[in-house]
Amino acid sequence: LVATPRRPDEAAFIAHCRARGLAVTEQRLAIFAALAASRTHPSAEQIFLAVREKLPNLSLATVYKNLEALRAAGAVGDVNTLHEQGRYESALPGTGAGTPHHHLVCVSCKKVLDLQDDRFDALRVSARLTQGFEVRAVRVQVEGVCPDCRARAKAPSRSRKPISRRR
Amino acid sequence: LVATPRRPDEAAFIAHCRARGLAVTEQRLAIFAALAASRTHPSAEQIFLAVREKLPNLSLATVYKNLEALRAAGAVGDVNTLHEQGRYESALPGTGAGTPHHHLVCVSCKKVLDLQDDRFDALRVSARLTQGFEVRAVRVQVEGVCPDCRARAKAPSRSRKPISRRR
DNA sequence: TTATATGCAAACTGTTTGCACGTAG
DNA sequence: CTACGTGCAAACAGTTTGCATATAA
Repeated sequence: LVATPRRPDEAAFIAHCRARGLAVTEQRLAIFAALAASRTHPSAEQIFLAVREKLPNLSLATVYKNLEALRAAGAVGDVNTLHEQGRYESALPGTGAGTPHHHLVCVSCKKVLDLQDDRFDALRVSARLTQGFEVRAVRVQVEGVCPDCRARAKAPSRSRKPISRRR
Repeated sequence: LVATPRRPDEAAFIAHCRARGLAVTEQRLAIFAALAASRTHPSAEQIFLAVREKLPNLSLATVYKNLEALRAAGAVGDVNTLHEQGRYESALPGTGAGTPHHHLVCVSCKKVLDLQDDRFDALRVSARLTQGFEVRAVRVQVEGVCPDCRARAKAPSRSRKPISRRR
């Protein structure tokens, strides 16, 4: 045993980095370890605070850069497809909303359409799986690429923010 | 006919405002009308741009204030429970993620836990309902109140951001 | 007339970027 | 030795707030 990984998944992570040409740094290891150890899908700042206890001069920018690099390399997923801005809908009856319903989200242009599916409305979570939560709603979010974005799919545009770039 | 509402739902909206003690202003009417007319769950800025064509000196702050007031009054819903920050997870096998899974979201403290339910994994969208989308994933998001937040439920705290307020 | 809403500008949070320095490979 | 990563600070995007003015009730 040469490298003696502290966690069983650390070896797999290092291999993944090497395969993608990503350097294996102390910060990168610690950031991924914090993410893999957490069961609560932490935000960048929560990761930053956790890792900084071991690496006190870690920068928050490094956390962001690593999360993006690891996401592009497939080692990290983001839970929160629509986090860049709030999205609203009418909640008054007769205006298309008000009753619980489901959404079709375009992962490219971030547009959100309503989705009506009776089978989804009937979904219930069995009490054994709710981990003590008091359940308020079950929402199904179907992610995909909308017709508009499929049409202009000449330039694949894998970026997370296809809309309104400046500078 | 005295008030002659332009849309059938405008009367219901005015009644809803009156019942909640909200003044009926031109801006409020136009903001709600833009929201009710849109099928794409617009952001605050998209609503602002749409309404500004009719009310050219509308302020973006007014749009935000109205969306919050109408949300508190139950006339508007927000689609995007977790929009305030990105949330991440490991995508490597063996670290608890990697395969598609589902989430339990606390609407109070915004924590996100994994949820394993075979019935959810089996969900498919019938092609007739996808409106031309190329479907990539079906995610079930169960919203509720976590045990921690239920415990400290003395102060009901209906605010959208119970964490870290300053000033 | 009075409570509430509006518009502006400034402040704040979360995120991204440019650049000089440092370190893995 | 060289490409890539790090840390800092500054810039950005989205959102919120204080206050003076305007308007609904």
